[in-house]
Amino acid sequence: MELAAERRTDAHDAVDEELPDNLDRFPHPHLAVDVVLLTLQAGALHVLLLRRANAPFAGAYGLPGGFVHVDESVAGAAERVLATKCGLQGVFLEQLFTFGELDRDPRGRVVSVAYYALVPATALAASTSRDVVVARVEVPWSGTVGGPVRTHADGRQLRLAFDHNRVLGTAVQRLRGKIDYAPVGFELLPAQFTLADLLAVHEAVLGRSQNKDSFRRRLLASGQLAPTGRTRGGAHRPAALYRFRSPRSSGRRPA
Amino acid sequence: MELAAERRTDAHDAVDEELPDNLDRFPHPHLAVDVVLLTLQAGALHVLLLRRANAPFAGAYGLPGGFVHVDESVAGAAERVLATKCGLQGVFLEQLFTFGELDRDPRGRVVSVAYYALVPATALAASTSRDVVVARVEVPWSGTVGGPVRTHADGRQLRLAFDHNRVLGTAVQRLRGKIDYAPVGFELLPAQFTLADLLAVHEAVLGRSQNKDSFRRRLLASGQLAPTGRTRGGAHRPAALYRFRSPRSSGRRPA
DNA sequence: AAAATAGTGTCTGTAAGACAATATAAC
DNA sequence: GTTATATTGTCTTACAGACACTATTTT
Repeated sequence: MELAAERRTDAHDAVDEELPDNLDRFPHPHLAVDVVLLTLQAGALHVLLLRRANAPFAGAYGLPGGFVHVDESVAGAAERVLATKCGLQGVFLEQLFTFGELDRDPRGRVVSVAYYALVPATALAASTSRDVVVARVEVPWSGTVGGPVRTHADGRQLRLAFDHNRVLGTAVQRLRGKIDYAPVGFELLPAQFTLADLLAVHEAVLGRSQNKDSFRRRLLASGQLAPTGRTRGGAHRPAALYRFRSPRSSGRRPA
Repeated sequence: MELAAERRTDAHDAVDEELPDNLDRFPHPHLAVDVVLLTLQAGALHVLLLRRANAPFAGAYGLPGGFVHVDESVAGAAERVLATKCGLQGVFLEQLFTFGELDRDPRGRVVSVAYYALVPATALAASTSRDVVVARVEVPWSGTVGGPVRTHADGRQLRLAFDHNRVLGTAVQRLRGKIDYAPVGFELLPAQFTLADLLAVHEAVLGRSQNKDSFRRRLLASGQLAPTGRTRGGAHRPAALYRFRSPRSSGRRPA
């Protein structure tokens, strides 16, 4: 056993100069992508999960994922998974972390490059099937400490396949760390939104209430918001609707 | 060509339930790790590079790297590369980014999980060989904009193998974004250091001069520094030596 | 004493938190 | 008018930048 491992290892190391076809037969880790698709529903962070039809973890819920083909980039594989399994294109999608522990997949050696996607809740309305669940994410830690999270759907807590709970926890951690200085909150909202909407997003992501006044001042001063001139009437005084001003179109644009 | 790709792809996707040994023979991406080992020399950021003996890019310099074996974790592979090729253990080592473009390795399909390591310059004194160069990193962009960097050794600019320039640029970008809120500056210094030392680290990493007064106040107020009681005499008034106070040993510890 | 660096004290501008006051809609 | 939310204005506090001043060493 030890000897076999040593010999295989040495052979693989010897390919520094070349990777001929026959060396592809040497066992090397399989490579997969997993996508943490986050959205906001009822003021709470939610994640898209798929019910697994096959072993391992058949019947359990897991993140949408798939193997990386030899003729596609890793980012391309993530986009393909998002399109194929979630029916989504052109949404915010960013690399999260690569999970490479030995025992993370009972089928064998599978390293997974995790991505996280952010979409407005409206984008998910169509893609609701029986095996698709959008589960509420409950984060039992504060700040960017990190750690496991809990997922709830239909009133009960879900146990996720593989190390997907850890992947999801890492995604929440990343999002929390990023929302304060990067324009990612907009990705969870429709094109037009009020400041109260955006504040609710930040509060849901960060897990604690935010100061309303300084939030308004900060966002308005940041130049990231462009007023649309329109308002949205709720029960009382209507709030002004804004849209995200992309960095490239910083100037005024035709109405 | 198209048909063959289609068939292989489908076969690989069908392994959702199992990964039997014979399916390992289906071509799947090779997985490697690359380590960006950063240090500080003469007040400038430096990176450890290895002269490549073999093709491709024979004679050029590249980051230390290696393939991930099936019997080790990805992080373990990074540690092995760091130990084997740099003779270093127990240093700061963190995952950086996974580079998965199709054409990044002329030998074939190789996805690389990049790590970055931070070591004090003293740790590299021993491991100086002919094929090892510690090149100065020149960063032509400000802030955390990102982009290509330049590497200089022996007065001339180096051209790096593969996409290693991009990997290095990403490491610098990550370090710049992290040094302001995470205790990583210490990793580039010996155990005991003065506030001027630490300021020099921040200035070298960030590429611009920092305010001395507020830096002192901020660091002293952060609780991350523990005075050693000792001083280090330079040409004139000696400065107090501090050590990094790790979060877990927040209390006083026996002298 | 002069020079050079370490460290302290103080003033100022900026931005966030707190909170009061005003504006605009539905009812 | 009353109510509820949106928006603006003001006061206070915290902290970074700037700079003057003091402290401690070598020469």
